[in-house]
Amino acid sequence: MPTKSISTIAGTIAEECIAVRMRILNRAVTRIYDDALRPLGLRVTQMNILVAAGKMGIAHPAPMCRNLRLDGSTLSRNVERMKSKGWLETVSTADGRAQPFQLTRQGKDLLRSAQTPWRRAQKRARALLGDGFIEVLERTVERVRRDAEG
Amino acid sequence: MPTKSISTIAGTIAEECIAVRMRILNRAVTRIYDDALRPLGLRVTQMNILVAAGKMGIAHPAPMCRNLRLDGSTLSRNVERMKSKGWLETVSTADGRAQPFQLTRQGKDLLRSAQTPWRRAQKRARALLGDGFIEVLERTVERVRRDAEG
DNA sequence: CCCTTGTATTTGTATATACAATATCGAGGA
DNA sequence: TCCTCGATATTGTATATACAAATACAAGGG
Repeated sequence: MPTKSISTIAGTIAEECIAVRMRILNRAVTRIYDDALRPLGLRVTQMNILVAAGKMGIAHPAPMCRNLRLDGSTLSRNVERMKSKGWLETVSTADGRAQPFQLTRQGKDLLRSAQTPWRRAQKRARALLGDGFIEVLERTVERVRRDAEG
Repeated sequence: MPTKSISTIAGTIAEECIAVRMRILNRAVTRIYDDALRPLGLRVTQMNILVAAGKMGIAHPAPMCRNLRLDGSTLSRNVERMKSKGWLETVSTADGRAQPFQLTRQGKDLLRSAQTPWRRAQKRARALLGDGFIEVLERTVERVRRDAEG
Protein backbone atom coordinates (compact mmCIF):
# COMPACT_ATOMS: atom_id res chain seq x y z
CA MET A 1 0.00 0.00 0.00
CA PRO A 2 1.50 3.34 -1.03
CA THR A 3 1.95 6.07 1.55
CA LYS A 4 -0.84 8.27 0.21
CA SER A 5 -4.00 7.19 -1.53
CA ILE A 6 -4.91 8.59 -4.91
CA SER A 7 -7.87 10.44 -3.47
CA THR A 8 -5.60 12.11 -0.91
CA ILE A 9 -3.17 13.20 -3.61
CA ALA A 10 -6.02 14.39 -5.82
CA GLY A 11 -7.61 16.20 -2.91
CA THR A 12 -4.41 18.09 -2.13
CA ILE A 13 -3.85 19.19 -5.71
CA ALA A 14 -7.50 20.13 -6.17
CA GLU A 15 -7.43 22.28 -3.07
CA GLU A 16 -4.13 24.04 -3.71
CA CYS A 17 -3.49 24.18 -7.43
CA ILE A 18 -3.07 27.72 -8.69
CA ALA A 19 -3.45 26.76 -12.34
CA VAL A 20 -6.88 25.17 -11.94
CA ARG A 21 -8.14 28.34 -10.31
CA MET A 22 -6.59 30.67 -12.85
CA ARG A 23 -8.11 28.66 -15.64
CA ILE A 24 -11.58 28.55 -14.11
CA LEU A 25 -11.64 32.31 -13.79
CA ASN A 26 -10.15 32.76 -17.23
CA ARG A 27 -12.90 30.69 -18.81
CA ALA A 28 -15.59 32.54 -16.86
CA VAL A 29 -14.22 35.97 -17.80
CA THR A 30 -13.62 35.09 -21.44
CA ARG A 31 -17.20 33.92 -21.70
CA ILE A 32 -18.51 37.25 -20.40
CA TYR A 33 -16.62 39.26 -23.01
CA ASP A 34 -17.29 36.88 -25.88
CA ASP A 35 -20.99 36.96 -25.08
CA ALA A 36 -21.02 40.75 -25.07
CA LEU A 37 -19.06 41.04 -28.32
CA ARG A 38 -20.85 38.25 -30.20
CA PRO A 39 -23.35 40.56 -31.94
CA LEU A 40 -20.35 42.22 -33.62
CA GLY A 41 -18.85 38.91 -34.74
CA LEU A 42 -15.84 39.77 -32.62
CA ARG A 43 -14.08 37.80 -29.89
CA VAL A 44 -12.18 39.15 -26.95
CA THR A 45 -8.87 37.85 -28.30
CA GLN A 46 -9.44 39.69 -31.52
CA MET A 47 -10.57 42.82 -29.74
CA ASN A 48 -7.31 42.77 -27.83
CA ILE A 49 -5.36 42.68 -31.07
CA LEU A 50 -7.41 45.57 -32.46
CA VAL A 51 -6.69 47.47 -29.27
CA ALA A 52 -2.96 46.77 -29.28
CA ALA A 53 -2.71 47.73 -32.93
CA GLY A 54 -4.87 50.80 -32.50
CA LYS A 55 -2.69 52.01 -29.67
CA MET A 56 0.54 51.46 -31.55
CA GLY A 57 -0.62 52.83 -34.90
CA ILE A 58 1.74 50.52 -36.74
CA ALA A 59 1.95 47.21 -34.93
CA HIS A 60 4.98 44.94 -34.93
CA PRO A 61 4.22 41.31 -34.02
CA ALA A 62 7.35 40.57 -32.00
CA PRO A 63 7.04 43.36 -29.40
CA MET A 64 3.28 42.78 -29.20
CA CYS A 65 3.90 39.13 -28.37
CA ARG A 66 6.39 40.03 -25.67
CA ASN A 67 3.95 42.50 -24.19
CA LEU A 68 1.03 40.05 -24.15
CA ARG A 69 3.15 36.97 -23.37
CA LEU A 70 1.70 35.39 -26.49
CA ASP A 71 3.43 32.96 -28.80
CA GLY A 72 4.38 34.34 -32.20
CA SER A 73 2.63 31.59 -34.09
CA THR A 74 -0.60 32.31 -32.25
CA LEU A 75 -0.55 35.96 -33.14
CA SER A 76 0.36 35.11 -36.71
CA ARG A 77 -2.77 33.02 -37.16
CA ASN A 78 -5.04 35.44 -35.38
CA VAL A 79 -3.80 38.30 -37.55
CA GLU A 80 -4.28 36.14 -40.63
CA ARG A 81 -7.94 35.58 -39.76
CA MET A 82 -8.44 39.25 -39.03
CA LYS A 83 -6.87 40.30 -42.31
CA SER A 84 -9.19 38.01 -44.21
CA LYS A 85 -12.11 39.68 -42.45
CA GLY A 86 -10.82 43.04 -43.61
CA TRP A 87 -10.01 44.43 -40.16
CA LEU A 88 -6.21 44.54 -40.51
CA GLU A 89 -3.82 45.22 -43.36
CA THR A 90 -0.10 44.76 -43.92
CA VAL A 91 2.12 47.83 -43.88
CA SER A 92 5.07 47.97 -46.26
CA THR A 93 8.47 48.22 -44.62
CA ALA A 94 12.19 48.38 -45.34
CA ASP A 95 13.13 45.40 -43.16
CA GLY A 96 12.12 42.31 -45.11
CA ARG A 97 11.80 40.17 -42.00
CA ALA A 98 9.13 42.32 -40.43
CA GLN A 99 5.41 42.09 -41.15
CA PRO A 100 3.97 45.15 -39.43
CA PHE A 101 0.24 45.73 -39.74
CA GLN A 102 -2.39 48.33 -38.92
CA LEU A 103 -6.15 48.74 -38.59
CA THR A 104 -8.17 49.27 -41.73
CA ARG A 105 -11.01 51.73 -41.82
CA GLN A 106 -13.33 48.82 -41.14
CA GLY A 107 -11.17 47.72 -38.22
CA LYS A 108 -11.36 51.19 -36.70
CA ASP A 109 -15.13 51.29 -37.06
CA LEU A 110 -15.37 47.91 -35.42
CA LEU A 111 -13.23 49.00 -32.50
CA ARG A 112 -15.43 52.05 -32.03
CA SER A 113 -18.58 49.96 -31.95
CA ALA A 114 -16.97 47.51 -29.54
CA GLN A 115 -16.77 50.19 -26.85
CA THR A 116 -20.33 49.83 -25.60
CA PRO A 117 -20.45 46.02 -25.31
CA TRP A 118 -16.97 46.09 -23.82
CA ARG A 119 -18.12 48.42 -21.07
CA ARG A 120 -21.05 46.15 -20.33
CA ALA A 121 -18.69 43.20 -20.07
CA GLN A 122 -16.38 45.15 -17.77
CA LYS A 123 -19.27 45.75 -15.41
CA ARG A 124 -20.29 42.12 -15.40
CA ALA A 125 -16.73 40.96 -14.86
CA ARG A 126 -16.22 43.39 -12.02
CA ALA A 127 -19.44 42.22 -10.40
CA LEU A 128 -18.39 38.60 -10.73
CA LEU A 129 -14.80 38.96 -9.51
CA GLY A 130 -15.13 41.75 -6.99
CA ASP A 131 -13.15 44.98 -6.69
CA GLY A 132 -10.45 43.41 -4.55
CA PHE A 133 -9.55 40.93 -7.22
CA ILE A 134 -9.41 43.55 -9.97
CA GLU A 135 -7.05 45.69 -7.95
CA VAL A 136 -4.63 42.86 -7.24
CA LEU A 137 -4.93 41.66 -10.82
CA GLU A 138 -3.66 44.99 -12.11
CA ARG A 139 -0.70 45.07 -9.78
CA THR A 140 0.15 41.49 -10.62
CA VAL A 141 0.18 42.05 -14.36
CA GLU A 142 2.55 44.97 -13.86
CA ARG A 143 4.74 42.65 -11.89
CA VAL A 144 4.67 39.92 -14.53
CA ARG A 145 5.50 42.44 -17.23
CA ARG A 146 8.50 43.63 -15.27
CA ASP A 147 9.50 40.00 -14.82
CA ALA A 148 9.41 39.54 -18.59
CA GLU A 149 11.97 42.28 -19.11
CA GLY A 150 14.42 41.23 -16.42
CA MET B 1 -13.88 64.27 -36.75
CA PRO B 2 -15.19 61.79 -34.18
CA THR B 3 -15.17 62.72 -30.52
CA LYS B 4 -12.42 60.34 -29.55
CA SER B 5 -9.51 59.16 -31.67
CA ILE B 6 -8.87 55.48 -32.17
CA SER B 7 -5.66 55.64 -30.17
CA THR B 8 -7.57 57.19 -27.24
CA ILE B 9 -10.21 54.46 -27.35
CA ALA B 10 -7.54 51.77 -27.68
CA GLY B 11 -5.55 53.32 -24.85
CA THR B 12 -8.54 53.28 -22.52
CA ILE B 13 -9.40 49.67 -23.21
CA ALA B 14 -5.78 48.57 -23.00
CA GLU B 15 -5.38 50.23 -19.62
CA GLU B 16 -8.62 49.02 -18.08
CA CYS B 17 -9.64 45.74 -19.68
CA ILE B 18 -9.98 42.95 -17.16
CA ALA B 19 -10.04 40.21 -19.79
CA VAL B 20 -6.68 41.15 -21.34
CA ARG B 21 -5.07 40.93 -17.91
CA MET B 22 -6.75 37.68 -16.95
CA ARG B 23 -5.64 36.15 -20.21
CA ILE B 24 -2.05 37.33 -19.92
CA LEU B 25 -1.74 35.76 -16.49
CA ASN B 26 -3.53 32.64 -17.61
CA ARG B 27 -1.08 32.09 -20.46
CA ALA B 28 1.89 32.73 -18.19
CA VAL B 29 0.66 30.33 -15.53
CA THR B 30 -0.38 27.63 -17.96
CA ARG B 31 3.08 27.75 -19.48
CA ILE B 32 4.72 27.19 -16.09
CA TYR B 33 2.70 24.04 -15.41
CA ASP B 34 2.92 22.68 -18.93
CA ASP B 35 6.70 23.11 -18.85
CA ALA B 36 6.95 21.26 -15.56
CA LEU B 37 4.68 18.41 -16.68
CA ARG B 38 6.09 18.05 -20.20
CA PRO B 39 8.55 15.24 -19.27
CA LEU B 40 5.49 13.16 -18.34
CA GLY B 41 3.70 13.89 -21.60
CA LEU B 42 0.98 15.50 -19.52
CA ARG B 43 -0.62 18.94 -19.75
CA VAL B 44 -2.12 20.95 -16.97
CA THR B 45 -5.63 20.61 -18.39
CA GLN B 46 -5.27 16.86 -18.40
CA MET B 47 -3.78 16.81 -14.92
CA ASN B 48 -6.84 18.68 -13.71
CA ILE B 49 -9.08 16.02 -15.14
CA LEU B 50 -7.01 13.28 -13.53
CA VAL B 51 -7.29 15.16 -10.25
CA ALA B 52 -11.03 15.71 -10.48
CA ALA B 53 -11.60 12.08 -11.38
CA GLY B 54 -9.21 10.82 -8.71
CA LYS B 55 -11.01 12.81 -6.08
CA MET B 56 -14.44 11.62 -7.13
CA GLY B 57 -13.56 7.99 -7.67
CA ILE B 58 -16.22 7.66 -10.32
CA ALA B 59 -16.46 10.85 -12.30
CA HIS B 60 -19.60 12.16 -13.93
CA PRO B 61 -19.00 14.67 -16.73
CA ALA B 62 -21.93 16.99 -16.06
CA PRO B 63 -21.16 17.87 -12.42
CA MET B 64 -17.48 18.11 -13.25
CA CYS B 65 -18.23 20.66 -15.95
CA ARG B 66 -20.35 22.70 -13.60
CA ASN B 67 -17.61 22.64 -11.00
CA LEU B 68 -14.90 23.71 -13.43
CA ARG B 69 -17.11 26.02 -15.52
CA LEU B 70 -16.11 23.99 -18.53
CA ASP B 71 -18.23 23.27 -21.58
CA GLY B 72 -19.42 19.68 -21.91
CA SER B 73 -18.07 19.28 -25.40
CA THR B 74 -14.63 20.36 -24.25
CA LEU B 75 -14.52 17.79 -21.48
CA SER B 76 -15.86 15.15 -23.83
CA ARG B 77 -12.94 15.61 -26.20
CA ASN B 78 -10.33 15.84 -23.49
CA VAL B 79 -11.58 12.63 -21.92
CA GLU B 80 -11.57 10.97 -25.32
CA ARG B 81 -7.88 11.79 -25.80
CA MET B 82 -7.05 10.60 -22.31
CA LYS B 83 -8.90 7.33 -22.82
CA SER B 84 -6.92 6.66 -25.96
CA LYS B 85 -3.74 7.22 -23.95
CA GLY B 86 -4.93 4.64 -21.46
CA TRP B 87 -5.29 6.99 -18.50
CA LEU B 88 -9.08 6.84 -18.19
CA GLU B 89 -11.70 4.17 -18.73
CA THR B 90 -15.48 4.13 -18.99
CA VAL B 91 -17.48 2.78 -16.07
CA SER B 92 -20.60 0.80 -16.81
CA THR B 93 -23.81 2.21 -15.45
CA ALA B 94 -27.55 1.68 -15.31
CA ASP B 95 -28.46 5.13 -16.67
CA GLY B 96 -27.89 4.98 -20.40
CA ARG B 97 -27.40 8.73 -20.75
CA ALA B 98 -24.45 8.88 -18.38
CA GLN B 99 -20.87 8.17 -19.36
CA PRO B 100 -19.03 8.07 -16.04
CA PHE B 101 -15.32 7.30 -16.09
CA GLN B 102 -12.46 6.59 -13.72
CA LEU B 103 -8.67 6.46 -13.59
CA THR B 104 -6.96 3.36 -14.88
CA ARG B 105 -4.00 1.89 -13.07
CA GLN B 106 -1.79 3.78 -15.51
CA GLY B 107 -3.71 6.99 -14.83
CA LYS B 108 -3.17 6.59 -11.10
CA ASP B 109 0.56 6.01 -11.57
CA LEU B 110 0.73 9.09 -13.75
CA LEU B 111 -1.03 11.21 -11.16
CA ARG B 112 1.40 10.00 -8.51
CA SER B 113 4.41 10.92 -10.63
CA ALA B 114 2.90 14.30 -11.42
CA GLN B 115 3.12 15.34 -7.77
CA THR B 116 6.77 16.41 -7.85
CA PRO B 117 6.69 18.50 -11.03
CA TRP B 118 3.39 19.98 -9.89
CA ARG B 119 4.96 21.16 -6.65
CA ARG B 120 7.80 22.74 -8.59
CA ALA B 121 5.28 24.55 -10.78
CA GLN B 122 3.35 25.73 -7.73
CA LYS B 123 6.52 27.32 -6.37
CA ARG B 124 7.30 29.05 -9.62
CA ALA B 125 3.73 30.29 -10.00
CA ARG B 126 3.68 31.60 -6.45
CA ALA B 127 6.96 33.39 -7.02
CA LEU B 128 5.67 34.94 -10.23
CA LEU B 129 2.26 36.04 -8.96
CA GLY B 130 2.99 36.84 -5.34
CA ASP B 131 1.24 35.64 -2.20
CA GLY B 132 -1.30 38.43 -2.25
CA PHE B 133 -2.62 37.37 -5.61
CA ILE B 134 -2.89 33.72 -4.64
CA GLU B 135 -4.90 34.56 -1.57
CA VAL B 136 -7.40 36.70 -3.43
CA LEU B 137 -7.55 34.14 -6.23
CA GLU B 138 -8.74 31.47 -3.83
CA ARG B 139 -11.44 33.62 -2.34
CA THR B 140 -12.58 34.71 -5.78
CA VAL B 141 -12.94 31.18 -7.10
CA GLU B 142 -15.07 30.30 -4.07
CA ARG B 143 -17.19 33.30 -4.91
CA VAL B 144 -17.55 32.33 -8.57
CA ARG B 145 -18.47 28.79 -7.61
CA ARG B 146 -21.21 30.06 -5.32
CA ASP B 147 -22.38 32.32 -8.13
CA ALA B 148 -22.67 29.25 -10.37
CA GLU B 149 -25.09 27.59 -7.98
CA GLY B 150 -27.34 30.58 -7.34
C1' DC C 1 31.78 38.92 -51.33
C1' DC C 2 30.43 34.90 -48.68
C1' DC C 3 29.41 32.70 -44.42
C1' DT C 4 27.65 32.46 -39.97
C1' DT C 5 24.68 33.93 -36.55
C1' DG C 6 20.67 36.01 -34.69
C1' DT C 7 15.93 37.87 -35.27
C1' DA C 8 11.17 37.90 -37.30
C1' DT C 9 7.66 35.37 -39.06
C1' DT C 10 5.21 31.41 -40.94
C1' DT C 11 3.98 26.30 -41.27
C1' DG C 12 3.18 21.66 -39.46
C1' DT C 13 0.98 19.41 -35.88
C1' DA C 14 -1.54 18.76 -31.64
C1' DT C 15 -4.39 20.25 -27.91
C1' DA C 16 -8.04 23.25 -25.63
C1' DT C 17 -12.04 25.64 -25.95
C1' DA C 18 -16.98 26.84 -27.02
C1' DC C 19 -21.52 27.25 -29.55
C1' DA C 20 -24.98 25.04 -32.19
C1' DA C 21 -27.06 20.96 -33.46
C1' DT C 22 -27.93 16.21 -32.75
C1' DA C 23 -28.60 11.73 -30.46
C1' DT C 24 -29.83 9.14 -26.49
C1' DC C 25 -32.21 8.08 -22.77
C1' DG C 26 -35.08 8.49 -18.27
C1' DA C 27 -39.23 10.12 -16.06
C1' DG C 28 -43.88 11.54 -15.71
C1' DG C 29 -48.36 12.37 -17.52
C1' DA C 30 -52.43 11.39 -20.46
C1' DT D 1 -48.55 2.35 -23.58
C1' DC D 2 -47.02 6.29 -25.87
C1' DC D 3 -45.54 10.96 -25.94
C1' DT D 4 -43.37 14.87 -24.65
C1' DC D 5 -39.88 17.08 -21.79
C1' DG D 6 -35.62 17.58 -19.59
C1' DA D 7 -31.02 16.05 -18.81
C1' DT D 8 -26.62 13.95 -20.66
C1' DA D 9 -23.36 13.37 -23.79
C1' DT D 10 -21.37 13.53 -28.59
C1' DT D 11 -20.52 15.71 -33.32
C1' DG D 12 -19.83 19.52 -36.58
C1' DT D 13 -17.42 23.59 -37.04
C1' DA D 14 -14.49 27.45 -35.82
C1' DT D 15 -11.15 29.78 -33.04
C1' DA D 16 -7.11 30.09 -29.73
C1' DT D 17 -3.04 28.38 -28.23
C1' DA D 18 1.81 26.56 -28.21
C1' DC D 19 6.06 23.87 -29.51
C1' DA D 20 9.07 22.49 -33.11
C1' DA D 21 10.73 23.16 -37.50
C1' DA D 22 11.33 25.79 -41.54
C1' DT D 23 11.88 30.19 -43.93
C1' DA D 24 13.38 34.81 -44.86
C1' DC D 25 16.22 38.25 -44.04
C1' DA D 26 19.74 41.53 -41.77
C1' DA D 27 24.18 42.42 -39.93
C1' DG D 28 28.87 41.64 -39.08
C1' DG D 29 33.38 39.22 -39.66
C1' DG D 30 36.66 37.37 -42.39
